[in-house]
Amino acid sequence: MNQTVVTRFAPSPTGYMHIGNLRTALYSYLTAKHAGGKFILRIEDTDRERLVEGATDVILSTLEMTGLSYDEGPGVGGEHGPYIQSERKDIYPKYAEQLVKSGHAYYCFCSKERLEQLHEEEANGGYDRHCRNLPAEEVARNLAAGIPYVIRQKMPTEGTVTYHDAVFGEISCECKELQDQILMKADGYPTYNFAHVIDDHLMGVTHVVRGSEYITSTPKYALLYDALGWERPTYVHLPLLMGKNPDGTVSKLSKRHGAVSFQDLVKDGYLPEAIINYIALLGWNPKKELAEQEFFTLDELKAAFSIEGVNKSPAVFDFDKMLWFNGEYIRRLSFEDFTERVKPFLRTDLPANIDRTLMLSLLHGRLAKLSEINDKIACFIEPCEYGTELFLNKKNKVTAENALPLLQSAYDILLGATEWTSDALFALFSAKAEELGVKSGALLWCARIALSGMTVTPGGATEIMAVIGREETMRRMEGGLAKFA
RNA sequence: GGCCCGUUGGUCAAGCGGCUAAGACAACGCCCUUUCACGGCGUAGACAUGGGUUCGAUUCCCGUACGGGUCACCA
Repeated sequence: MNQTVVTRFAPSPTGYMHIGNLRTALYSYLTAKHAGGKFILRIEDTDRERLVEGATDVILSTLEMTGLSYDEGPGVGGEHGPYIQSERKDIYPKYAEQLVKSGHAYYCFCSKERLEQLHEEEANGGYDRHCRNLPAEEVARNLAAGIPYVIRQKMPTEGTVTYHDAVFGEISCECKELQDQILMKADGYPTYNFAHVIDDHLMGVTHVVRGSEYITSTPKYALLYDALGWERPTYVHLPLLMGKNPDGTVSKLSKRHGAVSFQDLVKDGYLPEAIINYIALLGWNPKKELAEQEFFTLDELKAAFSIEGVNKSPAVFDFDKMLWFNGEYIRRLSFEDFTERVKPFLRTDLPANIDRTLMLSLLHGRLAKLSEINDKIACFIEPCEYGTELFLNKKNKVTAENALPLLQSAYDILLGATEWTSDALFALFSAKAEELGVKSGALLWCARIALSGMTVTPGGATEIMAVIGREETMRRMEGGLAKFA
C-alpha cells in the first residue's frame, strides 16, 4: 500500500525550456521528493520532423542549474532505460499489436490526403472510422501489399469514462466524444498519446504530473491503461501559466509576452533560484502556518510541498513580481557571490582609476537584475553631458544664485582633503556645511551633479569620489566649475 | 461550435457556513536619507451574477455571464 512515489518530467526537445515547462518539472520533482520518492527524466522525441540540434542539452543544463536532479534519465541511467523515446522505438509496436489483437485498436490504411479532405468537408467531424471494421483478409492483404498504415485506438461508442485527478477531482467524458486517435504513426514511431502511456507504466511512474492542457485527453489514456490491463496512475494536472496581453486579456504564456524561457531569463540577469522560488508560488501555496512565507529554498519547497496546495485556476506570470524576487535574491547573495555572478554581465573595459570592489559593493543592493549593471555604472566611467540648470534643486535649496559658490566650496574642500575615503570626505563636507550655515545636502548635491551629470546615481557624492579616485574627481569638479564661465 | 475546466483587489494568493475578508508585488502618500535603492509607516483597491439550501453564505447546489483549455500521423 505504501508504494514509493515515482514521477517524471517528459519534455520534448524543442530547443528551449519554457517557464511553464520548468514549473511542471518543479512540481513533478517536488511531488516525488516530498514523499522521498524518485524523479525520472525522459526525453520525448518521437516527432522526427521537429528535431532540434542540441535541444536535449538545454533541458539537461536547465535541470542542472536549478538543482532539479533526477534519479533516472539520460546520462545517469537507471533500471528502466533507455530514457530517450527514439531509442525505445522497438518497445512500442508489440503493445500496439497486442491492442489490435484484443480489439482495442486497429490498422488504418487511410491516406493523409483522404484525412485532409475529410477535415475540410466536416469541420468538427474528425476521423470517420473508415477502417475501424475492415475484414481481417483485407487487412492482411493491405499489409502484405506494403500499404502504409497507422494503428488507431478503438474507442468505445457509448458510456462514459471517468478518472480521478488529484487537483481537479472527478473528471468525466462521454465516450462518443472520443476520437480514434493514432497510436502508431506511418513512420513506425509511436505518438505521444501512446508512447507516454507505455513508458510511464514500464518506468513505474505512479504520479503523472503535467499541465492542464492534457485534462481532456486523459480519458483516452486511462482507457489505454484499462485495455492493457494496467493500473492507472494518479493524475496531477497543473493550472496553466498565463501571460498578460497588451489589451488586458490573458492567454497561455508564450513568446509574445516577452522572455519566457529559462535561458532568456538567465541571460537577462535573473537568478535561477529566484526563478524557481517565484514559479513555485504560481499555482501553489503552502497553506497553514506557511501560507504567508514567500522565500523558499529548494529544500524548503521539498518539505512544504503538497498537491493539496495546488490551485485549479490559471495563474498570470507577473514580471514585476519576478523582478522583485530577483532583487531580493541578489541582495541576499554574499558580496563574493554577487561579484562572481555579475561578472559575465559587467563590461570589461573599466578605466584603471575605478575602485572596482567599492563600485560593486555600491551596486550590490541596487540591482533588480544583473543585466542592469552597465547602465547603472555609466556615471563612474564618464559623466553625462549637462547644463548648469541641472544644479538647481528645491529640496536642497540650490538656486541659480548659490550654485556656483556652493560648487566652489565643494571644490575647495576636496583640495584640502588628505584621506580619500567616502567617510572621511563626508565628514569634511559636514563640517564645511556647518561652517557656512547651509545643509550638507546642498554641497553634496552640487558635487554629485558635477561628478556625474545626473540627478540619480547609484551612491552619493562622496561614494562616487571614492570610486573614481582623487584625480578624476578633481577633473570632473573643474569641468563643473567651467560650465559657469 | 461541441466537450472539459475555472472565477476573492491590476497580479499572486489566504479563507475550507458566522471574519471589520489576511499577506505579497505593483500604485499612491509620508518618514528615513547625500540623489537613487533599501528600510519603516500609511492610503486606495476584491468575494462575476441570478436563484436556491440554511438561523446565517465568499465558502454547499443549480442556472447565466465571463475567462481558459481541447478537438493533429505535435507533444
